[in-house]
Amino acid sequence: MIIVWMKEGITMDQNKIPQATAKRLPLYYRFLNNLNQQGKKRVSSKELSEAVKVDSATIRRDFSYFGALGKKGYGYNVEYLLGFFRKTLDQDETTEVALIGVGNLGTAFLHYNFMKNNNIQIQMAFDADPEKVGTDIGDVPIYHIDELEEKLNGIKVAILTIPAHETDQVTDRLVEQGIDGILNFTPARITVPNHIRVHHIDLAVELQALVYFLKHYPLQVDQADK
Amino acid sequence: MIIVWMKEGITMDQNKIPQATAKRLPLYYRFLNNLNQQGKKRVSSKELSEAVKVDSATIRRDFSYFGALGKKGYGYNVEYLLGFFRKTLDQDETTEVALIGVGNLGTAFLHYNFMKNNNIQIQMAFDADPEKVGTDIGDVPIYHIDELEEKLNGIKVAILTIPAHETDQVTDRLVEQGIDGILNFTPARITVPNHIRVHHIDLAVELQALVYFLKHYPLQVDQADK
DNA sequence: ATATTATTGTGAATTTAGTCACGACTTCCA
DNA sequence: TGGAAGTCGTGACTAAATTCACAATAATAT
Repeated sequence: MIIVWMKEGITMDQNKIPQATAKRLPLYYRFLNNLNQQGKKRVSSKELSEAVKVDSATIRRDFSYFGALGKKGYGYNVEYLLGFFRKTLDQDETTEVALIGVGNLGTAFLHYNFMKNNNIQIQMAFDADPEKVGTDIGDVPIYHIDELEEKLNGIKVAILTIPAHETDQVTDRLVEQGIDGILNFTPARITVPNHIRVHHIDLAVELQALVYFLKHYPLQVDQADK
Repeated sequence: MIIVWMKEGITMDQNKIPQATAKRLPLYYRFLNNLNQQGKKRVSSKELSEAVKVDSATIRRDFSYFGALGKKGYGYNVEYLLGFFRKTLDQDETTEVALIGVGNLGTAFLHYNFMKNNNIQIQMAFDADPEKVGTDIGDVPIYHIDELEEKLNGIKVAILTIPAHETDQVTDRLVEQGIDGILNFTPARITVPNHIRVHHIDLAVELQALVYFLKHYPLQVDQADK
């Protein structure tokens, strides 16, 4: 029996990049794209800070993990930075994704055209509703959930937008098919083998947390608010 | 001119509770509810850990900010803990919320019955589509967006599920009406006065981040996976 | 009764993230 | 050409969050 231990990132090239930084990269990328499309040639960490609402020192620090990308006294060249991030974020190879559960939330995803600015493509969707099966939404074909094994065809990433009570059963089938990552919008916390990455986005929790913060963590009030 | 400076939480009762802990409270609350409904009388931090996928030491630390809620060698009494969190999370007073933008994502929220387990209620929704205006979804009335000022009636929390290009305009109107908190599902980063709390949930960024992590941060593979 | 096992609560250590503040270098203007 | 203004990159610091690890205690079994 072979025991392999890889603590996160220890073996990888990009391993010095903090997770908090990695999570902000897609955001930077999107805004750089906007700037580029607006024809902007240069941008400072201060400007970018105002746009993405991240402290400018944090932005400079984040960028610095990738080397010296800017010029002192000048800022960053938008096109260069964009090109750099395109490579870093692997924007050149497309990642194929399957969506499970074509309810309202799932449909929202299907209408969201990820390919516009990036390399992620929802390739197929699954649902149990015979009304939906066989149709396309946003050019994505909808198959019956029973065909999951047959159609999935090596897709490594899934978005789960199904009712909570179906979560475990569907998850097990995805695991069986060799899934690598799951974006879980279900209120259930799923159990998967260690090598599979799951990100939970829990809409009810987000809303409750916002309300809790509003009541218990007053924000600063300063001059700018009069 | 009066200048008031309140750094987050410094003035409040609950102020020792770390933000990371506060964000987990709604999650704990939901699972305790589940356990209680299943008739479970006691639970250990280890069991809870497996259910919510949070390290058991973190759970014990989180609970400890509220005092000694458990018993050594025994664990926590589910009913007691639940009652305690009900008070802490203000589950007794209802928070009214408005939803702006009844597209697929907005509709998903309207069907989600927050009242089932907690104290948050979507009171009204707004949209520009005349087909939708005047109807109800999940018992929530939909008004025309032009009636925002007229109908909002002191609601302090809004969920933004509108297209990106309308974001700034709608945000300004909400600010004008005295909103306190916004849950923003728009890819735009909105600008508001300091005293207003905004939480961003950016679906495209979440998906891109997952893909980035999959490629660059391999997870541990251990015995349990064979 | 007593031993064994389970489990908390927390001090201390560690890890991760964020911010300050400034030297170095660039650009731009007069 | 020289000086002022702008901006990066980063060492040092601070803050926040997590994890370790164990004494204290409760429950349970014999």
